[in-house]
Amino acid sequence: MTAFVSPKSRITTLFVEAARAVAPDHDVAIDLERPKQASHGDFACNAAMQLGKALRRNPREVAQAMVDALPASELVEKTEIAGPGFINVFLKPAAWQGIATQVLTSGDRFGEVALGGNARIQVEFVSANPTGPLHVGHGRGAAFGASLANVLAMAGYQVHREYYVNDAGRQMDILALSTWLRYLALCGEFVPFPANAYQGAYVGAMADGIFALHQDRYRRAAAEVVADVPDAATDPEGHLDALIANARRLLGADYAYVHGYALEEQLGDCRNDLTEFGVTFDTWFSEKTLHESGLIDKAVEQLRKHGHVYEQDGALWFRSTAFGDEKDRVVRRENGIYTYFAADIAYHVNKIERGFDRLIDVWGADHHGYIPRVKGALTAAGLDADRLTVALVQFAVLYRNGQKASMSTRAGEYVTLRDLRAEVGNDAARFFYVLRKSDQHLDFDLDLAKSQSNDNPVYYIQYAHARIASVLASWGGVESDLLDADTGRLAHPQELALLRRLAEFPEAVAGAARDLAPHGIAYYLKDLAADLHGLYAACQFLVDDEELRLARLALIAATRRVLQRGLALLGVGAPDKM
RNA sequence: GCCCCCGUAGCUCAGUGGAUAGAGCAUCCCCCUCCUAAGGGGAGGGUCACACGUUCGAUUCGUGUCGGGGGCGCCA
Repeated sequence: MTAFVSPKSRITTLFVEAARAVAPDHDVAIDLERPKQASHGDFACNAAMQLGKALRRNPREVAQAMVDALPASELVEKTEIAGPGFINVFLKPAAWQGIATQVLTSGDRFGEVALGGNARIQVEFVSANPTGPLHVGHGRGAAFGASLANVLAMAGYQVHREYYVNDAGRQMDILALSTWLRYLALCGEFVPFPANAYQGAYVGAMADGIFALHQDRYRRAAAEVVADVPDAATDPEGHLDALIANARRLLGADYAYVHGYALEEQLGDCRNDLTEFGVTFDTWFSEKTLHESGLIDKAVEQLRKHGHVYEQDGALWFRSTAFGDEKDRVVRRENGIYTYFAADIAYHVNKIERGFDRLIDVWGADHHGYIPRVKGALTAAGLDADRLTVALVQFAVLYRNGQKASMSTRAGEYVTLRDLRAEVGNDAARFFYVLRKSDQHLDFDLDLAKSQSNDNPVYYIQYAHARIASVLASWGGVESDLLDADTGRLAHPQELALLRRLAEFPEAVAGAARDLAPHGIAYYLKDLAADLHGLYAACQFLVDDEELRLARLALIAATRRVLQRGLALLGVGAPDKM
């Protein structure tokens, strides 16, 4: 099995040699583009115009020199010099015809590119607090991160998918408290439920669960729970913190049970939700372990050793302003508790110490202000902050009947990822989430995602796949019968267009990986499906001429492969029937 | 106030230092005796917000202006 070398990269090699011959002392990047107009050939090279400036010669002269220096190739039909100095290359049909069988023989490797050089790359995504069901905002991060990780793997990286579990913070304590208060009510101990505690029905469900397992083992007197607690109306946050403190004191060692129960339930729910969504992780990394193993102490000590930490107002500060941040940040509060940021520093130091060559953090766009301080902390710790790339994902807004679907996080009244999946299906959800550039706000049209019409790009692409499956089923043969097909018979313009498109798949993968932009795959697949539908309308596949029939079947079988592989990158199914 | 994203066809959005800027929807016209019409072909529709720079060349890069969206905690 030989690696696939696209016509584009083979032609590029020719131009690199030509440029070297014409201008040995100048380095010019040869970047062939596919012209918009068919009359400009298969590829256009603009190197002569760039070299023209460097050599102080007329670009068209340089272009002629390059054409003269171009090594002979059996792929090239002819070249011509056009416009201000473009070199247009016209390929023989044979250059494209071979693609069909190359796709079939390269099996499950077509699309692989060596961009990553087998480097170890970690993609951390979702990482939502396990304090309740995932909502549609998390869904976008999940779909984006999972697709990106798949793309990077195909582009030659060793990919490690990780979820950072915030199991150590105040939010988890609030969840544990919320659960316990609901549980106490079941025991007959009524404590007013704070408005800023977790309101969702899932909290009550967890209380039911604990009560069913342990009856009133964790019951404490309501009067003790609210003892010495500040007024909820005037000091809601203090009220909550005091309730948590009382819960810890009254429950003693049992507090860990309630806390752990809530954590396991919510994390389990989150994991199930994501698994059903086709999103899986290699590691679920616990924040708590950073505290317990002393990694935070160690990381802060590392910063202190380098002189980037100081004390003020009883708190410990990281001098992030020395690294481009707009203000210094607290790492340990007056009360001696590390901030979330301190854990984040330790976490990122740990990631690099685990030996990853590159780190990708997928964050909600609201966290963009954190980039300078996290990168600054890495630099301050003597590490290479350039290994870290933060991919920001903007918010998704749902639209139903042309109206914005409301999302109030406060009252626990938000649309969950599970609701969305149930409403539009996993395939449409995965696809729509990555259809926009990640750094762009996403308007998620629920009606469109649900519609089974040609307005809906998911169905358009899946339909292309189903059509091919249907034709191949009518034919009745097996794919291996097609490996010897004489693809030289593929000369129809629609056939050549589809062949060219197939050859572009590796480039689409490389581009999506380089730009951390899996939406490029979605757009590629739309184009590929359009080419297939165009061919379907123009040509009959199951023709009497056996040679032509096999050639065409080889072409669409190859197309089916690429559709499958592309859809798999996005976590979208490729049904045989629709 | 500071920071981030965006401004491309009526709408939703791709694209990108190159030649005549694309797709889907919407509008109008056409195509099923045939492997799935969930499809295909065609027409109209644009000062790529504006200005000034950089460049052989700018929708793309830079600066500014205007307009839209979002974010700013000893929360996580």
